[in-house]
Amino acid sequence: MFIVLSRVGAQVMATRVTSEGVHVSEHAVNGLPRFVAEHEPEHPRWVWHDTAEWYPELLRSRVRIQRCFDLRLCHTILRNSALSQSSELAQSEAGAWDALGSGLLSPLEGRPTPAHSTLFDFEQPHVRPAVDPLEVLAEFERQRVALAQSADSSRLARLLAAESVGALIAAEMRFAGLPWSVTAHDVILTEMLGSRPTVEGDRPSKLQYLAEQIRSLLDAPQLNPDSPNDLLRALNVAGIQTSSTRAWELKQLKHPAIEPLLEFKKLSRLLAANGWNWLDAWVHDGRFRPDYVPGGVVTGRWATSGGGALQLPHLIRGAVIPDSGWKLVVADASQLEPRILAAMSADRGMVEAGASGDLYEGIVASGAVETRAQAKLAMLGAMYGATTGESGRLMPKLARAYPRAIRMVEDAARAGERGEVVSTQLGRSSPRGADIGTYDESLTPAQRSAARERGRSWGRFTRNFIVQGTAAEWALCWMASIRIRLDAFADGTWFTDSAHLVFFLHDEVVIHAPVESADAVAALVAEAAQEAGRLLFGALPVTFPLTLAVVDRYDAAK
DNA sequence: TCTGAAGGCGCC
DNA sequence: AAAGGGCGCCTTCAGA
Repeated sequence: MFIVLSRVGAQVMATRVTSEGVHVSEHAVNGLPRFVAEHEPEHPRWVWHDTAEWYPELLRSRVRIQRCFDLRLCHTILRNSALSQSSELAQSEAGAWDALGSGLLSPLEGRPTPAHSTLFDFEQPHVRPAVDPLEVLAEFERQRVALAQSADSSRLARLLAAESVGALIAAEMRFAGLPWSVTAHDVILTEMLGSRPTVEGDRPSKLQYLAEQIRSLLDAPQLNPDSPNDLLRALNVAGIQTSSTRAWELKQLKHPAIEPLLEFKKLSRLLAANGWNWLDAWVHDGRFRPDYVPGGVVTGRWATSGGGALQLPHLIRGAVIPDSGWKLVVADASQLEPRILAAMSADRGMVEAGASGDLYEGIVASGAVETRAQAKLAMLGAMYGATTGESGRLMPKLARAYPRAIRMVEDAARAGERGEVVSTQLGRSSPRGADIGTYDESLTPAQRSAARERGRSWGRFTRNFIVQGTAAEWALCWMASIRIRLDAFADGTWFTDSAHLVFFLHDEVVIHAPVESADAVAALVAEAAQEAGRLLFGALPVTFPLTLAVVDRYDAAK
């Protein structure tokens, strides 16, 4: 059973729809949280236009749901998927739901969505777009039909369910927040940079000292080391041959100024990206609440908006500290993408190589390459499309040992070069490439060469798309399975009062768990990883080992 | 004074 | 250590 929610102004409407699309009843809802709480025990699938617009209000009222159908996210998948290409939904002109998917417009009205606030604020009045009930029901019906008529509705249905539960998890993780110690963060910053300057814009003492040292060693008293132009000029004037100021290039050079310069760059980056200003803006009441954007990447990976949550430097992870009496359970899927490739291509040899626990050692044991480092390099090259260097040279060895796996990524690359669409295991398809490889006699040799390079570049994208996208699907299934298992564990208590997900990073999760439940949670996370494998790849005997740690600081894991 | 591109670098 | 894929966000800087 589905319950479709929509609203005009402040009035919420609820429509019951059967799985055959029959509208059973419709009525006005007064008091949304109470209504949802009353009907949740039936475990309907709640249908709404955008989880981020509906669910936070419910969570603030301590109402949680098990299942939803996020029309905005599912619309994007169904319109692009090769499996649902023939549907009316995919064939029709782009409309309001597409603008909504791109984040540009609110649905059905053509006005901009309210900007996300930069600070998490429970009191902030929420501006909501009106969502016409008929439009929401019509879109749900189009999606239902597109799914039913698709070339493989069971795979696609699984993807839509996973994408939707991901949206619930994103809202719940933001609500719960990542436990963050302002004190510990300040200690890290002060040790590395010196104490916080009292005047905004001044450099902390250690950074200031390094800047002076660099100016003196380069004999450039006015130099601003934060300015690439300025710095490049000063380096060249000092006789240092370099065409850029990138750290890895500077590392090749020999000059007394290089070492303090590299240190300056590291610390300057820390200050700018995760210094005291970041702490003021993003950590409140002992929690970091990033704004996750499910489906924010074309491959299906999540993005975040503000706070840079997916780029948390290892340097400051020591500030992630559980509440007193709680632990962090940190789990990271080992060698996820190579294992995904092995499974999706059903390459028995590569699956077998991963069975022992270290896929790269397994590749060495098979005799394909000589060292673990070579195995890793070769696999990265296969998934990213390396053509040069050691990685490129190792590829043929890999192709001989694992023909099915390598053929799969090569085929995806060739398809992309021809401008064709490729798809993940559950049916998320790549965007169509713009005029790939189309060049005629009128082009100059330089233009043809540029066109070929664009084609190859798009091929590297589609090559990686199938692996990265399927890994993202695995991660969604993993988290969904963790969430269900944690619920069983919570036994009816509010989810933040027992073990709950607080962070997600592509192939890694962090769970905030009471001390006494931490070990059981770790076990459940490992079971969920195997279930995710079954959800994607059925009976194929592929394993997804985890690196698991129960810790008192995030940086103590690994 | 604002805006967008470029250079650079953090994460997977 | 990068290369080869995907991102977000900082500062600087040129142009409107």
